[in-house]
Amino acid sequence: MTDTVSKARFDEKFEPGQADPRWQSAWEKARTFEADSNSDKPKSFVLEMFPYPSGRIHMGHVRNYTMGDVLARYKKMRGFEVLHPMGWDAFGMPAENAAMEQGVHPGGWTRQNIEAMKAQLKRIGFALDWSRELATCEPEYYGHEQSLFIDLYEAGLVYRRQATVNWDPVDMTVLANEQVIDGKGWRSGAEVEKRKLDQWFLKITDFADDLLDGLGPLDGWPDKVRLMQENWIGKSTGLEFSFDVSNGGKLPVYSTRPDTIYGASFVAVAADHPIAQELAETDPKARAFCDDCKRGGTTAAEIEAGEKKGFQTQLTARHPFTGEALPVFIANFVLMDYGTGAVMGVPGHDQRDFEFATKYDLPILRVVAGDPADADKPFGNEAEAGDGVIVNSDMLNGMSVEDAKAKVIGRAEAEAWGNGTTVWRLRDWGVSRQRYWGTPIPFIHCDECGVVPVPKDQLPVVLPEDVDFKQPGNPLLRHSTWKHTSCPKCGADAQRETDTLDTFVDSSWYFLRFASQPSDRPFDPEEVAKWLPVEQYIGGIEHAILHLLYARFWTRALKHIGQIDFAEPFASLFTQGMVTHELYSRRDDDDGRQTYFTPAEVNRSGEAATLKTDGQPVDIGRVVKMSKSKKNVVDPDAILAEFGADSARWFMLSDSPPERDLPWSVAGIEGCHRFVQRVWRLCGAVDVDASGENKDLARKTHQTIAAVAQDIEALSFNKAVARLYELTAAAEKAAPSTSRNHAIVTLLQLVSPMIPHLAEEAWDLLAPALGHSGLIADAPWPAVDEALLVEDEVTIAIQHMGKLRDTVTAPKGADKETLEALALSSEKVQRSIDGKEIRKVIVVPDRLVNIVA
RNA sequence: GCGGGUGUGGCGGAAUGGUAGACGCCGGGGACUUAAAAUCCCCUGAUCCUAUAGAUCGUGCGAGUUCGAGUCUCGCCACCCGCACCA
Repeated sequence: MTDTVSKARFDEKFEPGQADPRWQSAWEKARTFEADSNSDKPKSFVLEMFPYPSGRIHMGHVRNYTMGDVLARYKKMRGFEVLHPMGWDAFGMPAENAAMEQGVHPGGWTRQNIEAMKAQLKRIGFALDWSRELATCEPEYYGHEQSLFIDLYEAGLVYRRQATVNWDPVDMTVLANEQVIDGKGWRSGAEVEKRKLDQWFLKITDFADDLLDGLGPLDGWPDKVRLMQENWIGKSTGLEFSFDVSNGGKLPVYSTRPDTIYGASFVAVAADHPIAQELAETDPKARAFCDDCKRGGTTAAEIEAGEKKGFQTQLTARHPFTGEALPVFIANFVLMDYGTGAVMGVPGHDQRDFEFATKYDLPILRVVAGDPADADKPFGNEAEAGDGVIVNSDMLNGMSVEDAKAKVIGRAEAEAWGNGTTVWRLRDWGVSRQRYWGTPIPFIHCDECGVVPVPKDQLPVVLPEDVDFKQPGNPLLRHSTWKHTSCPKCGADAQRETDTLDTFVDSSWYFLRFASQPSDRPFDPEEVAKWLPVEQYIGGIEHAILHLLYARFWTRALKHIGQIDFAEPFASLFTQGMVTHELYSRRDDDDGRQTYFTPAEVNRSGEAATLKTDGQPVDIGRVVKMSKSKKNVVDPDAILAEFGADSARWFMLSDSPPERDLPWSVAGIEGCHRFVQRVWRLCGAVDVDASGENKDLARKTHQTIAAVAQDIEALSFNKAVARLYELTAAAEKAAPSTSRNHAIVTLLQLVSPMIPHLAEEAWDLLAPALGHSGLIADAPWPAVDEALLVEDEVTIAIQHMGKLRDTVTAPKGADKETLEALALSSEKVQRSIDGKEIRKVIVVPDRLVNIVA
């Protein structure tokens, strides 16, 4: 190093407190990360799921955005024009909760949070294009959403119908599922009722087939997510037919297992099925049962996990084949929303039916067996839902499940008492929310004209600012003037819709708005065509179904009405794991309750942990997802202040594979900080006077360039990190040479997407000595010398009966005979063979020799 | 309950069916120092052992396929995520 000033700087510690803001403002000033729509480079749209502005960035965000950031910076180095934007999923319940609890306005609270979180994100040095920032709670965003909603309405994809909500009779308000705890309202503690309201729906079921078919080609998505969506859409083919009921009526049922029709021993209908409702009017007991079913939450999990209960009516249904009279029940586990709201109960081959039949002592018949000889085999403790051969079923005996299904459907159709039909588990998307802090649904209710869309030139329908949350219920509903308006059609007095849209609507098109933000329309189709689809989308696995399915639907719906020309918004998807931390707690002696402590309140050393305030031990619990309620959270700001952005970023990428959980630890971040300083010191070892080459180090350097590129493209950051540690160690150990200088500056380029502040600082200091200029963020990815990737020698494992006995080195590409001879000449191997007859020798070139003896 | 996933040293993890434990953390030993911090070097799966050598066991549990299984197949167990008004 000829420049002694720079050399001296590397002898001092790297100071993130000074370097981080310096380079952050350098990037901002140079507009380094602003995407240029007019660029002729190939484009790359890297997107992480935008955050809800809860107030503070948490470690999960840091992890999510660091991954996207590394990819975005890497893509830029590889010559792509990168779009990497950020916005705010800014509508939602927490703002209303804050309003109720702290008396602040949801808007003020949200906007303040956005400012605070934006500042936090900037301190981490993310390569974001802030010029495209958006917040869904601003009329400049949701006004366009209203316009799109009206477009979908006019295309016939929006409709209204009655649907059930959780109603809190004390707070007089609709509750979200998470606000219902053990069937009671979270604030009032009152028993929650199911109540029907007129609500808005989107016809996602129109696209069920297309959403399903679209999954196949989405090979950039994890198989598990595609499978989850497939199961969620839940296409099934089965038989719909009607039972003749003893009261002279018909009862349509749907079954996915018509092959088991001979095993039917009862029929069950949902509590809100017309038959049940009719009965409830005359029979007080039936009514009591139906009312009982209305209590408790509306979630599928509660209904299906709960006890199977039924009420036996006096009705019977005639079996279409045997003519037997089957009892008709009202049952709490039958869903009105699926199929016809009525099922034939086959206890032997459906677990829910099995539990129900056991409870009500109904016959459990075997109609499927593993083997025809097992036709009379008794059942164990559960139903047998698997494959097998049909038994005890007259004309179906001996058939496979598949064939029997076809035969029953064929016969039903031929005899005209039933039809083979396709049924979907997917239901239409209910988007009505009886809340203030959301996008107002842009419709007007007129006594004369009915439901009328707000004319587009009157959009946006803006939320009123003057609302209070002192009373329960929807502030829009009781606002003195807001909802009163006139009908756009006839001019008569009319009322605004007071429901707002589900926030999943906001997140179903924000990626389009990032491409361009015209004020007169939701997006510019040309810009959207240029940037979309998103090359890489990154977010939590918890969004595997709802958000991702809704966004896929919305994109299809916009294509359907001709506004865009593609159906899939996200070419590749990556679902990252959570950030976890161990729990610190004490059990309270008096009431046995657990009191939790934050990691900041605890001194952690070795196996023990003590509370800072009293020095007494606390219990160390399991490692679980960071959550406010368990207090096992670490504040990113505190970490940035102590270690700087680069150490935090490096930690997020190290060790744990990105799709798995990442356990936070102080020791871990300290280790990362040491590495950052190590790279800094190593940069001081650049010596422009050095001469001579080091082939091993040069090979290692080029192998690392290739491997790290591969790892980043696969988002295997932990593997890239391991490679970079190896190159660092190799460069440290090597004597000065031109190869070493090259190794160090290459290392700097390779780590620059991960620890960009240090990389810029060192790059800048090395500039006079090495002759480069500009920002490292603008520098290209180093070139690989392919010739240097190949090793001359390889280590061959020698096994006897599959067990390792020795290793030898051999020239790469040695032939089988050479390797076999080499293996047999090994003393250790001979000792192991011990004179036994060699029956076979397996040789895997450049790998191993296995002697079977 | 249904659907999806995960399981490898003290810890996080690596490993196209081919040398299990790369890399990092923790821990132990040493160097440097008046001392400490920082830094550097060495060791670090378990058991046995005649101990620089060698042997056996070992990837949640139980079977199986294979010359060879962390990896493939079947059956279990534990934990995590989602279940339509949390985002």
